[in-house]
Amino acid sequence: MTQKNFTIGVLANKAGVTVETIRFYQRRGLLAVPVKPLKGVRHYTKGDAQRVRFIKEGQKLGFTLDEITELLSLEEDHHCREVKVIALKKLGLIRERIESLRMMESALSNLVERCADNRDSVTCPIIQSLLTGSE
Amino acid sequence: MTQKNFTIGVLANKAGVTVETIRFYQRRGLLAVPVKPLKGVRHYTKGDAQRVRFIKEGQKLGFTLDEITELLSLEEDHHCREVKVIALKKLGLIRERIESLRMMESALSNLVERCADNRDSVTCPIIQSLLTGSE
DNA sequence: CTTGTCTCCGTACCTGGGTACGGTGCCTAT
DNA sequence: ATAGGCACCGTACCCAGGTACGGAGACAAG
Repeated sequence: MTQKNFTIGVLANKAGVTVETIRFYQRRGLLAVPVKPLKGVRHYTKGDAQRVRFIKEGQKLGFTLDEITELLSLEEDHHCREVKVIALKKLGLIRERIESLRMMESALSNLVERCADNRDSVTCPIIQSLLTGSE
Repeated sequence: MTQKNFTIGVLANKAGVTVETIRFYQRRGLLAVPVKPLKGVRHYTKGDAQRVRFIKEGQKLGFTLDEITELLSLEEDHHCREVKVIALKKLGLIRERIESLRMMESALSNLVERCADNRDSVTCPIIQSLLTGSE
């Protein structure tokens, strides 16, 4: 019952990506390349469209394409445990990134505030901080 | 008084980067290439070391190399106002990145929690979410 | 004087996630 | 039957911030 319904362009459109992106996913092994009839073009199914959506949703959650490949391999059957392991690892990374960005945010906003105070502007606090490495 | 004291290897060491990185900065125009004596090797000064530290500190604050180039050009004299403009723009970007990561964090940690509940593990909530695009 | 460790220099390669290009083949409508 | 618009395919290129490589010259120690 794998009815082959639409062309690559339509698939791309349905999934909100470009044809080039579809082809890129195929090269990456994220998406199967359907058999091409000797005369004519390849046809794609709803399953393919769902798979592309899966990829895009995964990206929204912060997964890389490599991780999504792994998740896709766990899609069938209920490998909930393995999926959770990947998700937790990613969650850790995301939290680290947030922490590191928050440090930047705090350091930089401090400096900017001191810039504002610095009406005489003899020396710029930001430049000073970069020169001396001190906050 | 521009005493030329050390070699590129020592400079790299002092700054905590590799020789290749120093050369990369030179190609990028972030760092001047000292004159090479006809016989012998180039020599670097404390000023160069400070400049590399400037670059590294800038990166810690989230600036790109292009932005650091700009900041370096404002280093002399007190262009505090211009520096502040760059810093504020960067601050905005950092805050956006934090916000986007926090959305990921919240979505993903929700899913992971639901994974934990899902003792029967008929269907994995994370996979379900990726398949349907719903939280 | 040789050996080993630098330096110098150009160039290629890496990661991630695509985007762009250019030639050809196929399908459809007029 | 011919023109336009897709599909197909390989390949190159983009961004950032480096890393790696390889041949040749310099220099210090033994």
